[in-house]
Amino acid sequence: MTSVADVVFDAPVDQPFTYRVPPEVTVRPGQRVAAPLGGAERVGLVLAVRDEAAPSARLRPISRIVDATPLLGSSALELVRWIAAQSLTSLGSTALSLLPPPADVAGEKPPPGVVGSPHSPLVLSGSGRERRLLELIGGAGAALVVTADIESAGRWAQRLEKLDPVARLDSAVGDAERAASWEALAAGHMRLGVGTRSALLAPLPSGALAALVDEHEPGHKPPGPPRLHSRDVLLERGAREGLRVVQTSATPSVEMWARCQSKAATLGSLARGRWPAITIADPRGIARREALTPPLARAMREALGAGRRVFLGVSRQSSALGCDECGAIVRCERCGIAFAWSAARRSLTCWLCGVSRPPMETCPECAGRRLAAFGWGIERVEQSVRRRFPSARVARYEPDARRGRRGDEQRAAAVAADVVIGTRGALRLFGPAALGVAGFVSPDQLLGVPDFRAAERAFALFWSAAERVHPDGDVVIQSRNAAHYALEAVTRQDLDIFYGPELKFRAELGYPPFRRLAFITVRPRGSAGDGGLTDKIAAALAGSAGLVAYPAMALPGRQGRRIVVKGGADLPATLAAALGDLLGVRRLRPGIMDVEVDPVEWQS
DNA sequence: AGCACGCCGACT
DNA sequence: GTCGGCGTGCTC
Repeated sequence: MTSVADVVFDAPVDQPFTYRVPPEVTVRPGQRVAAPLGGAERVGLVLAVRDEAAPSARLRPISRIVDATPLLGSSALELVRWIAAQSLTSLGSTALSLLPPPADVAGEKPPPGVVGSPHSPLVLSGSGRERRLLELIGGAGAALVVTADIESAGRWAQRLEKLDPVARLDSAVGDAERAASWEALAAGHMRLGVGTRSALLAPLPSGALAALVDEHEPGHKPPGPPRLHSRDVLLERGAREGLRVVQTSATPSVEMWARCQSKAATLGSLARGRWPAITIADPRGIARREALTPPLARAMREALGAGRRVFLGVSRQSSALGCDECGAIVRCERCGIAFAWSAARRSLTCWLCGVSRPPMETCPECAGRRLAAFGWGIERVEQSVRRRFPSARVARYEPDARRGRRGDEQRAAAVAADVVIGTRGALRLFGPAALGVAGFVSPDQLLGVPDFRAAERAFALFWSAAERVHPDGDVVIQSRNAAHYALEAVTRQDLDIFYGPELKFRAELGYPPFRRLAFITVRPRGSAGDGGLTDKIAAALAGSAGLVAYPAMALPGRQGRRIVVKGGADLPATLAAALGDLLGVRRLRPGIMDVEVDPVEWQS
């Protein structure tokens, strides 16, 4: 009898590779090992250990143990299988992306076992939601807090330190500390863990609390494996392991709100906090070179005079067509989302169904004759503000666009400024009630982004800004769409006003959470085209009953072509079945196929 | 994914 | 005659 181990690697291959286990070592499922693969030594994860009577002679031995003990128990391994299947990503890539980087430390104890009775997931919204979460953690046996970014993980680590020592599981700490954190949780030496999505599988005793902070943040589904939203991983894990799942969000995702409505989760609405005055100012009629309406300029002047700070929200470049008279945004009739406007080609294109058409002569809503592209870029806004407030310290801040040293300089300037002009990420600079004024210069651009989540994102942004404005301060939204439910909901501080109509829109046009989407992107591998791969995929999808595949459309630059697929709750399985062996990357030489299930950001 | 092998075009 | 393009298939 020879002991052999099945090992998976970070590679797009689903089959495990089998290695001989040297007699002097013991390995177990869920443990990482190093082994020779394709001429190099690579780190893989042991899935199974078996005894084989007559092992193949070409089996090579495992070269080294990486984790002293398994990091994943059998329930965690099952969960990883589920994540891989849901995201159509190989088991190895998924698993290895969910483990802390290997570090040279030894441990002693195995991870905990399985299952308890599932609580209904709790969504905390409203004022004081974070304090409430803190209380719940205080009363829990053990807790894991997953945040959308490292900064937020740091803040939560600080807060939790007041309760008990905290195991930090994200990349803000060194690899050795991360590994030690994982172990301390597994051994029960620590009861509190904090991290970003790399902490999703950190060992927890059953009955522990698993929290997701700011559930609506796109940071919970960044590009790359594990290609699944942290919310969905935690909900599934909670159900499997009997964890108490708690999420906080000022503005929960429409998906999560729908779960609460269907009683699959509980909405723990807390008190409404004090709310600033919200003004919707119609920007029509102000001069073309003027970014600020009189109400916004007045609010700014007062705030600056009182020594309070101002945030001006601008949007990154967008390209939609709007009516200068009634404010309507030109939308695809079939898909209900804004057409992308290309001035160069003078054409309107729908990113979902791919239909393309020349611009209409008159507004479909009011028959007005003034259809124009939106446009208040960040530079023009800055010039306009400097002209108007020459003595104010004005800074631009686009944290999403710039990383590194330039980003740090920009940030330092923004922290010291009286007026910060920036995109959504810049709001992170300000704590609750820290602002005198938040102004949105041209948010109709946001509402006009060609994405079915445009309204949800704009709503979350306005709400988040309002929470950061002092109750005696002002939020001014310069919009021609005063009647839009997202604006009304913020103005009246009433979430229902937003989610009701939004769910209706999603249901009518078949968007999540009622239907699921996937993107299949095909990038040409070499200089030539994709060798008909896109057509093959389209043909394979066309035959599947449960799927609707839209015609492939060209992406900008050299990014290839994309097919948007709509399906039901079982989309991952249906899609996998329809694609069949096209998923096995081997045969599709000429192009690189990339499948993204439940996309959150439709660019990139 | 990496990597090696392998078969066709322009060069010291 | 070789160097090197990237199309093809494999890695325990």
